[in-house]
Parts: sequence; structure tokens; C-alpha cells
Amino acid sequence: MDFILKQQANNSEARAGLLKTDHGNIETPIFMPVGTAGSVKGIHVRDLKEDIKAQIILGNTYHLYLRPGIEIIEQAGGLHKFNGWDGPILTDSGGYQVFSLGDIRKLSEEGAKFQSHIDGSRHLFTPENVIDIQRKIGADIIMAFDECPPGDAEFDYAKKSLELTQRWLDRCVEQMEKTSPLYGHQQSLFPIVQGASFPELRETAAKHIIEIPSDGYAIGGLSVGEPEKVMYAMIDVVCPILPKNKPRYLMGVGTPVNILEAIDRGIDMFDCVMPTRNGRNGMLFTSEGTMNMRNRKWADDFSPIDSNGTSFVDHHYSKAFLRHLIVSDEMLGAQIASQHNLAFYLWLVKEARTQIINGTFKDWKGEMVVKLAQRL
RNA sequence: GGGGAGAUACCAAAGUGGCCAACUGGGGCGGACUGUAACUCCGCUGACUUUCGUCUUCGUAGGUUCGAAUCCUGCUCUCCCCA
Repeated sequence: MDFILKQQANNSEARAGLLKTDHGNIETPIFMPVGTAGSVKGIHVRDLKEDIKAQIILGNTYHLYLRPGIEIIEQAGGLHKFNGWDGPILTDSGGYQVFSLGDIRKLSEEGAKFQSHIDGSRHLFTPENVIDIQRKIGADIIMAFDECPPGDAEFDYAKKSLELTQRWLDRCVEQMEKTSPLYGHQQSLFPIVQGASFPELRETAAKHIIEIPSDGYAIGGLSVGEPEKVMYAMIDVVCPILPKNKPRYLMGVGTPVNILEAIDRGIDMFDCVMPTRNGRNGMLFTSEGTMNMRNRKWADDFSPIDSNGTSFVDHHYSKAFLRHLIVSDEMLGAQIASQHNLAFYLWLVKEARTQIINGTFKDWKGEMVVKLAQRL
């Protein structure tokens, strides 16, 4: 997996790059739609590719392991064959579930004991078996198994947590070396910087992971409850330490504004459930600001969903019709909203890339951040 | 014609002397959502008021009572059964 840095923006840390994988190239900065259970909720693979223009999607180790089970995915010949997406796939390791399922798991040196949220059955994730699972899923990018502490974690806890994450990372690397891809394409491990909201921990973490030769580096444990300012500050601490010639992935972020701010600070890759989840819940992101489609004011607005939008749905359906679908709880409403939001997110990062290459990113970003924060 | 049941807020439906401006659900109106336990969750929903609070409400007109959505009487309307 190669990364080519195409262009560094003027008076900004923003970069335009090209990440080459065995399943195709990824132009960065990029947004990666989240497909936890192997499916980007409500979206056909064809629309992901042709309409939304996604270049890489996510899957989740924890969810796929519980259902359908890794044996099934192996039998299918890997997740690409199973879900019909032939582009690159990144899998999260389940580290985030250590955070989000906090009530039903226990951490130890060995790993994390989980109870399934589906049936309560007990399972153990270790750095080793999480690598094995991701090998079997066939992810192009495999995430290290980490602990993601909450944004308000105390220093002592955050420090211990980070040290555990670092030891787990070393075990992930070892397991990667001991194992090989099963389906003939290359798989790369991305280490993850933790350290909660403490600059000194973030710095330590970043310096630790760059000792490990990797095709990319991730920043985790942000947008988990801490103020946005803190998130940006942590990015500012970490990015300068990370190697320039490798992609940087900010995990789980975020709002359109978050993404532009992070690109400005040197981040290349993003993922977030926001476009799909908020879409299902009736919220649209556009280049002019956000819209809550449940609001009465759209009831008789027969103009296109987004006249600036790049998706088929933006021009084919009206705001009033979409509102009707969402208010009526019609599943097509959730699909249209998700498709629009994802297309918008992909447009946003592509436009950012263009602006970086043209040398106009900083000004453009300044204007966009104001517009994006508006409520329509 | 005879017998029975019932009328509560936008709808449905609890409440049958004071804890009732009135349970609950729906609908309506807002809000939240960041490596997805989420097509989910949270508010508000008689009027005026920032809050405290005040005022007007339970078909309608009277009455009993310190006090009535709740008890009594008349009236109006609706539904069901039998002819």
C-alpha cells in the first residue's frame, strides 16, 4: 500500500494525496462511509460507487464477528465477495465497542471480555484474535485493537489506558507479522494514537506509534464527549509528529465543519456514522447548512432536495416529498436522506482536495465553515 | 315503539368528591445524534406569564357541597340490542 503526497496546501497543513490499495486508489482527503455490519445502512453498493462516489467503506470486527460470524465470511471468500463491494475496505477492530458497550465488557491485560449485545453470550477479544478476524474479513486496512477512553477520562486512567493500548499495539504488530492475507490482496495495519484529552499523553502515543513502520496512522479517542476545541488541540499535537508521507486517519469524525477543520490540520481520512444515522433521523447536511426535514417549513417546499447536490436524489425528489416520507416513517425517506448526506460528504472532501491542489483551500474553508454551521 | 350504554383536550382513551389543567397512546411542534446495541432518543403540546403563579376547561343548563370531570335534576346529542 503506497501513499503519494500530491500537494501540500498554502498556509495550512492540508494535503492532497493518493493512497493505492489492491482494490483501487483512494484520493485524499477522503470520507469513508460506515458499513458496520457489512452494509452502509440503506445504500446499495451500486449507489455507493456510482452516485455517492465512495472510494472506501468501513466494516466492523465486533459486529461481523457476532453476526453473521466469521466462518460465514470466510466461506464467502471475504467481505468483498460477501457484500459485493469491490473497492477498498477498512475494518474497525472493535476498540470503539470497548467504549460504546462499556457496561457489558471487562478489560484485562489479555484483552476485552464482551457480552454480546445481541444475546448476552460471552466473548473475548485479544489483539491476536482481532487481527485474525480482520485477516479473515479481508480488510485492506486493519485497525489495531485499542481502548478508547471517554473524552472526560481522568489523567491517571487515560495514562494507564494508553499504556495498555500501546502493549496491545505491539501484540497486533507481532500477530500481523505471524499471519498472511487469505485472499491474495495486501492488508495493512494502522496503529492508533490514544491519550484522551491530554497533550502530553497524545505526544507520547504519537511518538510510540511512529516507531512502528506502517502504511498509515490513526488518531482515535476523539469526538467521544470532549469539547471540539480539545479535539482540534489534540490533532494539532499529534499531526506534526506523524510522518508526512503516510496517510493520517481521524477516527469517527465528524460533522462537515469538523472535517474541514481537521483537513486544515493535516488529516487525510475520516469516517463517521453521522451522514447515515442523522439521515435516518431526518437531518440533511448541505453546502448551505443543515436541514431538519421533520420541520413543518418543508411541508410545501417542492424545490429539489439540494439544487447544488451531486446525487441523483438531490434533483429527482423534492424537499416536500422527502419530508412526507420521513414524517410517515417510510423507509425510502431514510434511504434518500442517507444517500444525499453521503454524496454531500464525498463532495465536500473532493472539493477540499480540489481547493488544496488549486492553492485556495484556506479561503474556501473559511467561507464553508460559516455556511455549514447554518441551520436552514 | 321497548330496553340498554355513553358524551373528557386535535384523535383515541383513563380518571368516578379534594393529591386533576386532568394517566397513557397516537397525532402535532421542536431538539439531539461524531471508529452504529440507534429508521433511535429527549422535550413541549388549554390560555396568559421568564419563574412563581393566575385564569378558563371534562356535551349543556341548573343544583348539592368548604370543594365537582367525578353526586343529583332537566335538556341536547351519539351508539347498541329487540320490535
